Amino acid sequence: MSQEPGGSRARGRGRPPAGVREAILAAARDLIGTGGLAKLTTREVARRAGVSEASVFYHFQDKASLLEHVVLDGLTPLKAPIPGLAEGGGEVALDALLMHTGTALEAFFDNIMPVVTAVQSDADLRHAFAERLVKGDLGPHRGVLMLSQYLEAMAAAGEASAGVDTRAASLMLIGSCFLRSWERQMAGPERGQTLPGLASVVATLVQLLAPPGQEADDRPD
Amino acid sequence: MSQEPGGSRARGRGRPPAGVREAILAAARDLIGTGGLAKLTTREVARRAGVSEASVFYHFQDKASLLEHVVLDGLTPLKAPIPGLAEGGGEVALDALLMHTGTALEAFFDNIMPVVTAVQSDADLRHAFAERLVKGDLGPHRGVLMLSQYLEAMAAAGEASAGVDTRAASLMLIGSCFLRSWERQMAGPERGQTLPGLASVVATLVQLLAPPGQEADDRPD
DNA sequence: GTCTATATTGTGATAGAC
DNA sequence: GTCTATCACAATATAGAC
Repeated sequence: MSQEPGGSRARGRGRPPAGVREAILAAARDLIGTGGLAKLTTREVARRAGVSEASVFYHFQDKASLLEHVVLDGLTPLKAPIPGLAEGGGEVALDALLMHTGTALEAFFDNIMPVVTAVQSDADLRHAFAERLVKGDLGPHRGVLMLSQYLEAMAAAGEASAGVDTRAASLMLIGSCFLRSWERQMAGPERGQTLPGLASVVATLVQLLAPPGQEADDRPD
Repeated sequence: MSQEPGGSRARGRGRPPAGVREAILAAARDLIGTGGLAKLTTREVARRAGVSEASVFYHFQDKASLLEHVVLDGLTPLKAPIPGLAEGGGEVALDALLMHTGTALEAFFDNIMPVVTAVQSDADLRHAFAERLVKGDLGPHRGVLMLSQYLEAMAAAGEASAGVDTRAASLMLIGSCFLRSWERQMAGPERGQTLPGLASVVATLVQLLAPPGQEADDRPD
């Protein structure tokens, strides 16, 4: 295979060729975050990265390729938002689990939201993105599945009510976080949130999921 | 006042000057829906509307103005998704209310999602859009407020549990619908949904909101 | 690998006839 | 009000020196 431009072999002297490629990617991601795809020109990317425009086209085949890398790089994180969530052990309390998950979800959404929304403004890009989403088995349904499996485990362990649709409950949490994150991205950081807080959502979900008779303050008999 | 371009006075013969302006708007909205902002060029808009490019600039000051009109036109609907939701009467069953609301919400989101996402790819446009969102007091918090007020009324009437945070519950329903609609827009109509269905969300919310002892099949005593 | 030109195309926008 | 023709410019992308 041919040597990659930003390969591991360091040059002998002078400032290493270093992260030119990464600087370009960072500049592009930055531009998307602030101005959206409309402001993403190869000129501006080059200027922000401190390189010439030709360098951009040296490191990436074309603008579409650059975009693709930005998008796919910005998509990777969030495999297991909860430490130990993949395992079956139910060591953490229900409300703590939900709060932790919700916080991680919102941070994750805040991270990818600029890229995710930017992708929508180009049909080709959206197709590639959606393709990657299903092939890599990413996408929100993944989170729904993970969280619901964990909730199922807790229900089996008696730490959560067994009669609740855990997939629906997971969707409700994830959807709430997504919408809250979307509102932040939409309104900008200066304007305050107008939606109910994450804590109230979590509390309500706990109410729904709590095992009967464990948390009820007015239990019968 | 000067005569409007697409005024009511019909021309003598041939196809009426008719909705040239509206044809342009429709073409623009259509383009945004399919290809995103990236594919929205004044050329393509003119071609699809069956007019010349100059006509576009006759009816709209510039491209930004055209976009603004498209966006703001595409924002208006959904005042009260539920017939009689603004009133206080609790005539409809809880699950029917939620299902009706959820369906209306998803239809609404499906409608505006293309425009909403397109807006994100241009910073200026996003600012104008956000401004309009807060000034007109639109935005998701509006839906949260309406729905939660209705739920409060039902709780007061004894048709729903009183100990539930109705704003949080509303956010959960709206967030779920929003995310489901987003997934549809993302994946395209050809790919099936991978998220839990609306019905399961509604059923779970009913479980949460149902007044104690009314729907429980294993009630104590 | 990075640069300074430059080629080439597409875009928003205007002028002026009808 | 709508058209044809055209402008000025910005964007992507390439050539060739270093």
